[in-house]
Amino acid sequence: MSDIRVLVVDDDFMVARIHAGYVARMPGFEVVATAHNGADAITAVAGSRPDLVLLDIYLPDMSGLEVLKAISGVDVLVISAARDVPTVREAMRGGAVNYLIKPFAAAALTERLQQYAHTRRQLSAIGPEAGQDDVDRLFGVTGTPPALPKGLSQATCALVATVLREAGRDLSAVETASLTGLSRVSARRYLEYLCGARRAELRPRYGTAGRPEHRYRWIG
Amino acid sequence: MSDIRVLVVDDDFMVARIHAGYVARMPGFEVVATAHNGADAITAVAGSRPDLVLLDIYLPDMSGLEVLKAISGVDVLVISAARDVPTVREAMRGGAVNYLIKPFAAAALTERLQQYAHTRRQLSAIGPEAGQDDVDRLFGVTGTPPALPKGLSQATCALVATVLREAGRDLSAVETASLTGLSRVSARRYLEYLCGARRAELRPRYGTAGRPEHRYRWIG
DNA sequence: GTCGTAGTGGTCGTATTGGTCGCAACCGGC
DNA sequence: GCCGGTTGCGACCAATACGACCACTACGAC
Repeated sequence: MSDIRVLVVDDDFMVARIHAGYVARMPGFEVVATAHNGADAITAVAGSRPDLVLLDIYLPDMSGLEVLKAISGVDVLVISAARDVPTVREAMRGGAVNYLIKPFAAAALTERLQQYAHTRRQLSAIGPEAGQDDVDRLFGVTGTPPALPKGLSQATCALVATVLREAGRDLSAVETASLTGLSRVSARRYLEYLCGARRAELRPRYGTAGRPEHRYRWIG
Repeated sequence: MSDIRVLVVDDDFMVARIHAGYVARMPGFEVVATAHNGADAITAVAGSRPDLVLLDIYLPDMSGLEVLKAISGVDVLVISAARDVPTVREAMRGGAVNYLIKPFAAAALTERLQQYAHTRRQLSAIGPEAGQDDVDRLFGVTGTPPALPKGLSQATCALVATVLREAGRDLSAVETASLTGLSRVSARRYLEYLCGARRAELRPRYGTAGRPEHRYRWIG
């Protein structure tokens, strides 16, 4: 896959240079332009066709929020010292993929860029038609009990949950497999899901030579 | 707090009515208008000043995505049979708070509306200035665990960190091993990682016969 | 000052499990 | 009746902790 093309926008020449340096050092990313005001940013978006824009809010000629509304077809990561709630909210509404408050650690930017790259890979892996579960993943469903991922069935899930609850103790993947009649792989998948849904917890057991054993316990 | 004002947009009169019915039955929500094409939707946004728009993509006069770009100052929840990836992506970029694929269960809409109400309460509870952690919550940071080096597991890392924090004093590698139940080698690896991540500090202790002892202290 | 000793830091090989990929069987829709 | 999608499984690959060994550093005895 080709590199992710990035446009860096910051009124401070030095800051823009630093941000560009961070991005350039990230494998898989490439800085295609920098801009120091809103008008140049909009021109650069049209000219360089970046995939992602690192956008400052405080610009000499216009607000970064206006730039955000003016451009389309690109993703935007806001990087700004502006931390008032209305600005953050407007950035969200404008479709910013993330928002980083200055000053920030280099690792924070790195992390968000990696997250962006990951989301991008997810997008390209979906296929022609998205399902509701794909969409939910993209929009980051939080708090809501995640719908069963593809490949998991309601009945089997209930079976695994029942066995784990009735056991009254923690079970390993192989034990669960034996008790339910499923294969180890399937049992593990469902146990993993129950963990993600906060209906079970995972605690590794050490002491044996070899890789630690994952033991699952029901926590309804 | 006053109700959340909702504008329902769908070209199909009956569908709009059904959606409006769902919303009206939700406590804390209020339908202030309905629209059946893009132009009416834009007018209604200006006239009724809703907080949230339930927006269809397929409209007779223009695409819902165009409507999304044309309106501002309101949140948008896309409800559409359109499930191709570019459309979903463009909706994300346009700042849609969520995306529901038709047909959907009534519970799915209810869930998303509740999630929206929850996010809204979070927003108003933040105060005048947002911190990075507030922003992360809003953007649904799933907390990408800062990629541990190969050979280290998330669960074990959490275990070691917890033991070290709860100890309230500095611990040696052997003490940590005994308290966590893992071997000295593994304990030391995780302690070393925590030091590198600035979550613990290392101070050698002398006075004992034998090689000086490395003592680790939690510095969250 | 030198050497012995003690006790831990660090590395390497190994064991045993976790996790992934592709396939087969089944099911519902056109 | 065919076909795309879903669900579970077998087999492989990789991960992760342990045991054993060597190395290193301070203290104490002479």
